[in-house]
Amino acid sequence: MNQKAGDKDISTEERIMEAARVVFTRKGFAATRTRDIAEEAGINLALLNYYFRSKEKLFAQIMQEKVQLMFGLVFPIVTDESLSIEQKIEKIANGYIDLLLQNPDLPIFVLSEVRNNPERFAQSLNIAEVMASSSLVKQLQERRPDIHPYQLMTSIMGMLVFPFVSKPILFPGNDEQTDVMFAMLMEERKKLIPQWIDAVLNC
Amino acid sequence: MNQKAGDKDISTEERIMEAARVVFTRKGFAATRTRDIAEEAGINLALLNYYFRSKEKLFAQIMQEKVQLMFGLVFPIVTDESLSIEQKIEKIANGYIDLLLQNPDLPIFVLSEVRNNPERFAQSLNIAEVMASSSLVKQLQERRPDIHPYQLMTSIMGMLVFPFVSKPILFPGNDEQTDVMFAMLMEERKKLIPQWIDAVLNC
DNA sequence: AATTATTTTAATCAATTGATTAAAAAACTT
DNA sequence: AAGTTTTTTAATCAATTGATTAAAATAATT
Repeated sequence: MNQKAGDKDISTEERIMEAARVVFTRKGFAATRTRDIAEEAGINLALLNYYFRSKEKLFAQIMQEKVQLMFGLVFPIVTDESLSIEQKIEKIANGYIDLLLQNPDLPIFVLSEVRNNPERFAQSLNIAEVMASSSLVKQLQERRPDIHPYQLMTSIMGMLVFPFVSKPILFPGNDEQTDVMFAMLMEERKKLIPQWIDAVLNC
Repeated sequence: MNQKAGDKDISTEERIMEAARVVFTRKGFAATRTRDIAEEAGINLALLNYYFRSKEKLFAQIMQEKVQLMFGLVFPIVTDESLSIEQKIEKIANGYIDLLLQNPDLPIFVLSEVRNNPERFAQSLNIAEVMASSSLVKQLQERRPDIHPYQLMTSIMGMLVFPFVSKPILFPGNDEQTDVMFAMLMEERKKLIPQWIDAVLNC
């Protein structure tokens, strides 16, 4: 064993990672100072560079995790040939809302960091291609050839993501009550979005 | 007259403002250096502080403009008692998509800056209140009392905004062709969103 | 217990960055 | 034209920030 410092038996490296997750996702890369992370982790600043070499390298790891978290959910669902369109949408809505309730500032973080550094993620994320050959697109093509898959997908994703990215504006409170109210609306939304997309697909 | 420097007859102050608009909206407050703005404006760095006192003060002006741009459009429409729900939604969709086509990174900018500094905009933007007493909410209450106004509004706004915030990911190209394709999809979307919301309201 | 390797710390560096200052340049007033 | 005010510039400051270093503390190995 190799347990010297601090509380618990989590490694120093993992404490830094966890602190970096918190600070980076809350403030973004540019506004985050390595000293913020060190303080949040309760470690000496030099340790951060000892374990991760640089702010950029540490950020790259966190970013990879977050991108995976953000997009890892949809791919298996849209490519699952055993599910109907309706089933896919229901699974995406449920999975995404649960995910976002636990990681409210995940979308704003990922979207704004990608915008700030588009070339960095240009090749790694060609979602468009994966999407184009997915089972969902084939099913939609058969059922509603007049609807462009992009229009449907961005509508579903927009309906899912927007309440979370706009929460600081539309739900400015930080108290317990505000969060409970918000969570209830999101639970209702799990059912609402599949219903509404059904209405769209049958109109 | 007072025209000394540079090209055209726009004032130095306005050149700095315009440069600040460009750089702040593209990179966000934290990642923007005052030297970036000075260079973009083609002026000496000291001039920025001469005219605007500080980076924060300059940013506050730009931010106010952008918030106004982002939300100024919806209020007159949702409170207009002479319009039906359908007409309101059509106006919002048309107006917003045109606005966002001309200001693609407006939403990510506003949303991420508000998140980075929520307390700053807490009181100035209580959209929830204005919304609650709007004509749109009354009409919805009458027509579909089972639909919570928040659910409908976030869905519409999400469908409008998401293509733009996700453009760096879903439309990674920066070439002319990519932008034309994107613009065409957005033009189609102007009609699509009202149709789809109609389907929802009648389901 | 002595030695070696690993982890942690305090101190510091060099570069960046927002801001200021004093002087020069330009515009305006008389 | 002379004097005054406004605008612009070059140089510089002080604080911040990412990163390094050398030494200390701890853990592992023999």
